[in-house]
Amino acid sequence: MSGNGYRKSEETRQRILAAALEAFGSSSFSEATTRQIADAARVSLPVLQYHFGSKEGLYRACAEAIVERYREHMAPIATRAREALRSNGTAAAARKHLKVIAGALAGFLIGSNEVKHWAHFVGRELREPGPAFDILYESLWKPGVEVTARLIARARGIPEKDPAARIHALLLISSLLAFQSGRKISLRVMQWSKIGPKELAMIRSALDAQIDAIGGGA
Amino acid sequence: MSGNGYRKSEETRQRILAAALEAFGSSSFSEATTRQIADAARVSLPVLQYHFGSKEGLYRACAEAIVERYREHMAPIATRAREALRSNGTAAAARKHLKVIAGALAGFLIGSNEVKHWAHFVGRELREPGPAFDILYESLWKPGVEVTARLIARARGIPEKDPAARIHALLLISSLLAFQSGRKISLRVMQWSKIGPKELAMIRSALDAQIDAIGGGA
DNA sequence: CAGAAATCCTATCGCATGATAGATATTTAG
DNA sequence: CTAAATATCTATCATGCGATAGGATTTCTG
Repeated sequence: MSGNGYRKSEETRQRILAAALEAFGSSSFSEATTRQIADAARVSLPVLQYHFGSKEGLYRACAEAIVERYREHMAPIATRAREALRSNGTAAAARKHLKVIAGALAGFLIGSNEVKHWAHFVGRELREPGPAFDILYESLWKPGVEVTARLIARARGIPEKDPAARIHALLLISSLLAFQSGRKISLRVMQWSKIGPKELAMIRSALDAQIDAIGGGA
Repeated sequence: MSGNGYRKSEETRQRILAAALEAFGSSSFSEATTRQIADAARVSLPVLQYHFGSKEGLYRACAEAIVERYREHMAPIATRAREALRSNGTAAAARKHLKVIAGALAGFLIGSNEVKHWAHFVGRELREPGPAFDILYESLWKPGVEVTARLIARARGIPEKDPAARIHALLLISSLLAFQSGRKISLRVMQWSKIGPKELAMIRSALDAQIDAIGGGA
C-alpha cells in the first residue's frame, strides 16, 4: 500500500488521518462518510482507498493512532503506579496513586479539545464493538482497569484478585465518563457552559472524595 | 393519523412499536433501518409511514413509550424519596433512600432483557442528542439527577443547591452505567457470561459501599 | 348488505453511500 | 532526461436507504 518511498504522500496520509479522527470522533463509523473525510482532508475520494484500502482500514488506522498518543500520555503515570504496587506500598500510597491516575485521566479526557474526539471514538467502540475493538480493549481498557483494580484492592486491604476490586474499578472509571461521554448532558445539569480549569478542579475534588471513601469504607 | 376508530390497527401499531424499540435499542437512529423494523413487525414498509408519519415520528413514539414504562417502575420509589426529603429526614435516612433508588435502578436497567434495549436507547439519545432528547431529558434524566443530588446533599449535610452534590449525583449515576451502556465490556473484564442475580447482588453491594462512603466523607 | 373510511400492499422514485475503472499528474531511479 | 513507479483525479457503478404513488383489501357505519 504505502509507507515506503515517495515522501510526498506521507503528508497526505496524515491529513486524511487527522480528518478521519475528527469525523469518527463526532460521528459513528457508519454515520461518518468517506466523502466528508475526503473533503476535510482536501483530497478526492479514491485517495482514501488508495492509502487505507477501505473505510474500515481507515477506521483501524485511527484506532492505532489513538492508542499511540494515549500511551505517550498515560504510560509514565501507569508505570509509576505499577512500581508502587510492586514495592508493597501502603493503602494511603495506593489511594494517592489512584488520585493521580484519575486526575490525569480526567484532565486528559476532558481537557483538550482534540483529545475529546478521540475519547468519543474509544468510548463508542468499547460500548458497541466494531472493527477496532480488540486493539482498544487490549491496549487501553484492560490495562487501565487492571492497574486501577489492583490499586483499589491495595487501598481496601483485600486480595488483588477479589472481584469486588474490579467492580469498584469499573464503577470508578465509569463515573469519570459522566463528564466525557456524557459531557453535553452533564454541562446542562451543572448549568456550565464549558469545562474550564475551575470546573475541572471541582470534578477532581469530587473524584478525590470518592477515592478517599473507597479506601476508608471497608 | 391513527388512534381513534378501527381497532384492528391498534395491534399493528403495537407490533411496530415493539419492533422499533428493539431496533432502536440495539442500533442508533440512523443505523436502524425502517425495512428491518417493518420485517420484524411483519408489515410492509409504508405501514410505518402511515402510522407514525416518518422514521423520526416512530423514533419519538418509542421515546414516549419508554418514558411511560419507566415512570410506572420508578415513580413510586422517587415519590417516597421526595417525601422523605420534605419531612427533614436524617442523613442516614437519605443514604437509605439513595440505596433503594440505586438498587432499583440497577435492577431495572440491568435485569430484564426487554428493558435493556430501552436503556440503550435512552443512553444513546442522551449522549448524542437526537429527535427524542428533550422528552427523555425532561422526563427521566433531569428529575432523576435532581432527586439524587438532593439526597446526596442531605446525606453529606451540605446545602441542596451545592454544585458538589450535583457532581456527586452525576458520578454516582454514571458509575451505574458501567454495567448498562458498558455491559459488554464489563462482562469481559469481570469474566462473567451474564449478569444474573448473583452478579447483580455484587454490583448492588459495591454501590451501597459507594453510597455509604459518600455520606461519611465530608 | 352496500358504501365509505381506514388500513395495508406492490412497485417505484430520488438520493447518498462505499467502491472501482481508467486516465492523468507527480515523483523518484537509472 | 527519460521511463517506471507512485500518487491523485474525474466519472461511474451497484447498493441500500426513506419516502411516495396508486391501487387492493379490510373494517366500520347506516
